[in-house]
Amino acid sequence: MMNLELSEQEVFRRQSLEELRKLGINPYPGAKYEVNTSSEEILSKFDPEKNNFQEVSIAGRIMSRRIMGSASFVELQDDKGKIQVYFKRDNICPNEDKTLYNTVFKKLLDIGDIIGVKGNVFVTKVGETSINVTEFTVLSKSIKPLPVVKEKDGQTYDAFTDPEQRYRQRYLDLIVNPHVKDVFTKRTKIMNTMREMFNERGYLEVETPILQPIPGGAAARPFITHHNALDIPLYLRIANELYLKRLIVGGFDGVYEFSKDFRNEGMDRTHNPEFTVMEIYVAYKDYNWMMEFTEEMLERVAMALHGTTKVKIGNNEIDFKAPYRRVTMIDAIKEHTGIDISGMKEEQLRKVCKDLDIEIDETFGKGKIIDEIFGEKAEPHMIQPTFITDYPVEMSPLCKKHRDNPELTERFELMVNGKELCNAYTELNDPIDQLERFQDQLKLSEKGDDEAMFIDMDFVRALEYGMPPTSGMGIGIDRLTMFMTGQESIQDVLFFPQMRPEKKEKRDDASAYTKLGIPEDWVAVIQKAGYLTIDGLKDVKPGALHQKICGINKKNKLGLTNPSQDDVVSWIENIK
RNA sequence: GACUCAAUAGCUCAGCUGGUAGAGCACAUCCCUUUUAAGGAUGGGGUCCAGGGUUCGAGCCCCUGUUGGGUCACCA
Repeated sequence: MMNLELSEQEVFRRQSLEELRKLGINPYPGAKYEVNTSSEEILSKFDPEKNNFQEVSIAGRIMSRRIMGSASFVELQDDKGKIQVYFKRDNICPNEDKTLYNTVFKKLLDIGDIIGVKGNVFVTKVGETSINVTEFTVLSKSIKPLPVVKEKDGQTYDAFTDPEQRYRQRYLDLIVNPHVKDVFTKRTKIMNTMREMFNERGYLEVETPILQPIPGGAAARPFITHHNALDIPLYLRIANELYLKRLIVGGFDGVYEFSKDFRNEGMDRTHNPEFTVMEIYVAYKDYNWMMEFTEEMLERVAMALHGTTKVKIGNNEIDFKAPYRRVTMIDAIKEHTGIDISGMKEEQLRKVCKDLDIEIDETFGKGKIIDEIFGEKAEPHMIQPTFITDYPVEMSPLCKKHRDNPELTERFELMVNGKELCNAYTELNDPIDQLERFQDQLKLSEKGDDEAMFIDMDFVRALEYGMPPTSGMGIGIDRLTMFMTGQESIQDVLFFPQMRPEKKEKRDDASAYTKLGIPEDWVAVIQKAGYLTIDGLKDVKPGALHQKICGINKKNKLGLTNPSQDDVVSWIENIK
């Protein structure tokens, strides 16, 4: 029986599937298919003079078809791009039997199917490099129609643009929107370039726990889960800082990790609950060294990606060429507000906020207030890469105090296009200071700051054994990818951004219907009529239901024997 | 979380003051020894997001909800 849930096109495709099988063609063959080149290689290297590529074999997805009698053109898309493929009836079927062309190719194949073709490369009358097919193989039949995107000379018509569908069904997005693939290959290239640089210097790539008993290293709300065997709560990591520094204590001179971190906070176009961060720690260095290291790293990434240090983000052209401007936080605030906050007490700072019309909260400590002023007044102006240095001590509990001013810390953030990209410290390695800073965090927490850090006593203990002077840096990979590829939304640099689950409609099993005396064949019809549950059927007028389902039977040519009106009355009676 | 916009055919979208649901592509059938968004002709395809309300009558107006987008808040 016809499946009433399927669209007409899906039904046709399932029929084609059966037809293929009847002709002895397996629509999902198991054998490997040998490929000896790619669309990209053919298009870039084919030369009619040389007459090369005369025995090619490639595989890919059919993206469009133009069938004209005994000759047809197909666009085949492989991993690297698209190439036109020419099917000529008498080449495919040199003998009397024309089934392979007339039936298999013309009728049973569709846009979206994956096939392999063998043939020779030539240039058509219109000048397009194409493959003249002598043999083709069905590799996978597609039974759901793809969104059809047409393009001509780089212009796209009827693009597949609905963000919801693009993110939920990323595979479709990747198939029909080629530029999407590009963003993700660049993302990988960014990480590979960084890895290369770190490995060249002998730093070790490591892995640290994602499930942590104490979520440390950052101020953020964690996800919480539970371990059954230990019967303890575990947190998904919000940062890997404290574990990596333990490894420096343990004697590694340089360690780094590309890690997924998780924060149970809001979602928007720059925040996803899970995101990727790279953190690196190098012994015997300070934050001045780390600034140079960061400059070199970003310059190298930009060059690897674009062959230049200049990158366009929105309307701004950002130049990642080193060196970057360095401004202390106090100077940055002075620069953009005219107010010198150095040495101010909390009360004075609160007044500054009032004067500048910056909203702050009772629970805010001094550090957080300064951060608010900076974030509100200075940060948005930092378009070209700028190191903001020397943050107030209250907002950097893991960072060493500034060598010249104990109110400040040796910390920098790199701002790009008005956003924070990197965060780095001369790491705090004084265990007694570290414990005091944790205790200050606890006070903030008691004051109502729900992002204040937890105390990790084992980390303090590690420091007590002695950690070499160390500098550490963290960089958001998603954000970096956004900058480097010109994407404005984090969802465009994550393959599978977090989405609310699709709502599934509740529907009763067929058995629930048959219990009422409804023949099994009619269950699908009743559900098609909109009554997915028995409960929904309870108050239906039998006459209306009878008419509706007989109508569906007729319209879809199901060939079922219609029930009598009395039958329908009894079904509904039976519910009660 | 607040405000706001959107949801109509497989896809992209139209739909007038509220009066029988449309186009292009895709799909099907037929014709065609044929080339670039695209050969021609004909045809099928709809729970207008869901549920209520107003109305003689709702894709359209009102309310509630769902999902998504945008802006803002929150997010070192």
